[in-house]
Amino acid sequence: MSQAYEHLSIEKKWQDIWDAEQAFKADDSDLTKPKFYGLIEFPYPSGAGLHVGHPRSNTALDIISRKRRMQGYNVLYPIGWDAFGLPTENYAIKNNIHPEIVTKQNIDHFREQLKKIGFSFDYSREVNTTDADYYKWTQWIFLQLFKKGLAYKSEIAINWCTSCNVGLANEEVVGGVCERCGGEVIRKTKSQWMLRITDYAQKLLDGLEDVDFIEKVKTQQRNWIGKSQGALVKFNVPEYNDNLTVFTTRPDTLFGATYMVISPEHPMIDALGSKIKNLDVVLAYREEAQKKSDFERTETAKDKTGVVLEGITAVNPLTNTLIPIWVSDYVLMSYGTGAIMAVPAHDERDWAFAKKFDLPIIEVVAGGSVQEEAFTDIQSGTMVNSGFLNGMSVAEAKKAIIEYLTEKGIGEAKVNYKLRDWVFSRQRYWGEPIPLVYCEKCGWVPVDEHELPLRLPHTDDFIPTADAQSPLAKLEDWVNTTCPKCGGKARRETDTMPQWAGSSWYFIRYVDPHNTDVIADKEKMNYWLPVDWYNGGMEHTTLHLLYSRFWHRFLYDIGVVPTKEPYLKRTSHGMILGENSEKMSKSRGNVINPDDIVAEIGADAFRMYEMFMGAFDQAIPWSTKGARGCRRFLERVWRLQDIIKEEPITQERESMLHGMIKKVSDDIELMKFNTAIAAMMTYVNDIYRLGSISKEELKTLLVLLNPVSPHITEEMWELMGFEGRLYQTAWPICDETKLVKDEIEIVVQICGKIKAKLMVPATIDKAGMEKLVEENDTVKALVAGKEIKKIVAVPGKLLNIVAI
RNA sequence: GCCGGUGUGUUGGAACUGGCAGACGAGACGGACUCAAAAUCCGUUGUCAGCGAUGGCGUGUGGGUUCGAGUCCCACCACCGGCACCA
Repeated sequence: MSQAYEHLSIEKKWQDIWDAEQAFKADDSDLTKPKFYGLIEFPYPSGAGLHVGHPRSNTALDIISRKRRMQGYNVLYPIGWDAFGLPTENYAIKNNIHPEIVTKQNIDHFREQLKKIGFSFDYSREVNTTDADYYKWTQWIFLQLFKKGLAYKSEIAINWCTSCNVGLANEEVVGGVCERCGGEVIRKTKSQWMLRITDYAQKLLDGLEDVDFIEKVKTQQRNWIGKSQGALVKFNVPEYNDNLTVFTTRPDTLFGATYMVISPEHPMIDALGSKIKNLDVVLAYREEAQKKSDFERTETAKDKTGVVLEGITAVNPLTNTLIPIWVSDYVLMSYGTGAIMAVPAHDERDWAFAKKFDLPIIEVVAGGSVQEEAFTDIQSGTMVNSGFLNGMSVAEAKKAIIEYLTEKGIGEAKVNYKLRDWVFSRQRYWGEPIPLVYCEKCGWVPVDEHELPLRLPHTDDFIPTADAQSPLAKLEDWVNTTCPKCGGKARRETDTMPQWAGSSWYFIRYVDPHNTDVIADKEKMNYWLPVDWYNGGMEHTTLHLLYSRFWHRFLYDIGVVPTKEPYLKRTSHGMILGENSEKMSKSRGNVINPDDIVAEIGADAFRMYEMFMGAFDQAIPWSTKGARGCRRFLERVWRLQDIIKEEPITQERESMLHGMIKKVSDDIELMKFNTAIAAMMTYVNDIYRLGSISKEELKTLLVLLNPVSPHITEEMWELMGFEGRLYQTAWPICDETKLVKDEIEIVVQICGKIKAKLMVPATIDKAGMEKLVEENDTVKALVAGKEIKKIVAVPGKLLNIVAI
């Protein structure tokens, strides 16, 4: 009898051995070997410790990485810490502990937890975004962006979280509230560092064509970038010494433009000043609109408001009629030109506005009934009331009108994106200092690159100032400096970078984490980049994933990295819900702590259950009972030691074994871990039914199971006296010829109903199948006395006889 | 409103290019072992009718295509995720 399966001692033993043997160190010594770079999103080391969600992604890529090593690849599977950020800072403020200390404690805790689960990370390449040796390069990248004009300071209305006291990027505002804390977000005008991600909109869109991302991710990024093709059209406003330019995707409807609308923040209002007869009303409306947060604006989306500019009109350039100009907050200053031409007949918003304020609706595309509702179909309509466009389709009219406008100099084709520039400043302490100084004479001047890293100065006062400035602003000694250009007096930028900075390029640093001269060695980058497989959460699709693609593409453009895209393949895991099918959270009291599970059933069973619980990309409720089922399975595997017997390997056994090899190998590649594990369970069930297993069969099973449950398999490998370490053993290859059987079972149906099952030779063809109707007694009995109308024969599968 | 996804036993979920629905796990029930319990092992477990062999029904709803539909097509319902006054 085998000893009991003691997971605690076994797991500790092998984790120590792997550490001592540096089993999972990526090899930089031979850069010609086939490589595999697997990546998971490096964790934010929060005080709460590891969550059961982390291991889902980690285990999945751990399985793939372990399998790749066994397949002979040089594997890089690294880990690091995304450690700057608000939660740590808030914790530090609350408990009066320096964030540096908190961060170190949390990282140590996380590392210990991860090691206990047995991930095959190359810990020698750990990176930490709060390390000066690391953020030196984060700052360096920022300076390159600055030098190329992609970083600029702007006085803009930003999203301001009233609870974190910090500015937010558009991507960080979710449903009108702060993505991180759920606090109310208002508009606030502040001078902020911005990154011109919009310059990269087209490149980011095009890049999606060349990568293997799950379709969901591509679609979400495309929607977020939001490309739309249209035209700019200039409208003459006699009272204004400038034209009023609009962006429209429907230049074909220009003849139907019966009024214009500008956003409340539009500069034309200030330029016209008292020429607007009801200026006081207009300014009051502007003030009212500015008070609203974005959230309130969208909430009142259906009920349109607005005021007309009295005494001001615009000229429709095609009809030469005078049309009124309105101000309304449904037109956003931040998109297009902040002004639109309103075509109520063919746009739902304009239609609603026209109905409310009783403005004329002129049909220019026939096909609907525009007095009842806006007709927006662009496929079927024909142009009417549109002069030279009459009779054309919408597509033809679009082309013709753009040509006409261009020729006359009153318009041009134009592409617009919904994507906005990235607000890059944070008024907080725990982030990378922005390496710029402000000099009265020279303006914004970058810190000399040799001065990097610009270290975050030590302070115990992390609270933002009363006027919502970073705590760094209080450190006068640090702030006051000299201008690197002219040597005169200068002040440092006191805002810090957002959390997304450090995580936008960490996968590059993993390639060469200890390099002190360059961001990473060229040859190493040529070898390891791009990341072959990146798994992470859907919630990062329009944040981290887009930002890091932007930075990477920029680094490619300036010749720093060798590839346009950072990630070849992107997959995504589903969330793990609480046992009550609700999102896990402290307040709901349904949080499962991985430590408890690992202690009770072991890391091997925990890993297995995380993969077995359901489809990898779907949200699944946790079930501790289900997890215990995986533990039971591992015990059954363990006890296979007791039924080892050397017997001749029958065809049935060979077929079982190779069927499992194929299923497990294929399913892991497709991330169908649940069915891969089920195949191993089925195999073990069959083995117990047969009553014995040979050493060779057990050997193969251990190899296949190793990526999922590495400790128990390595222990059994040693107990069985197999050669070397299991983690260094080659992955088995399915011998397809072993799957072929002499006889196979087919199904006999009468009118689609299953009536019998027959064993037939595996080589049977269609004619042979059809002959069964006359030659096989079972089939003959089924059709006796019936008239056969049709015979459908699928060789090796089924025979369906239509007979009455 | 738009885009994407999902809907299968008591339950988590399987089902390759249309071909045996419910693999594998959980739970439940029955049995063996035990003084007893736990653990383990064996068996049963979609539903209705029948002692039974067997037969009817069954993959959100309603239609359709097909010898054959969970899978394909049309219409609809419910839930989840993303975007949303983007001109």
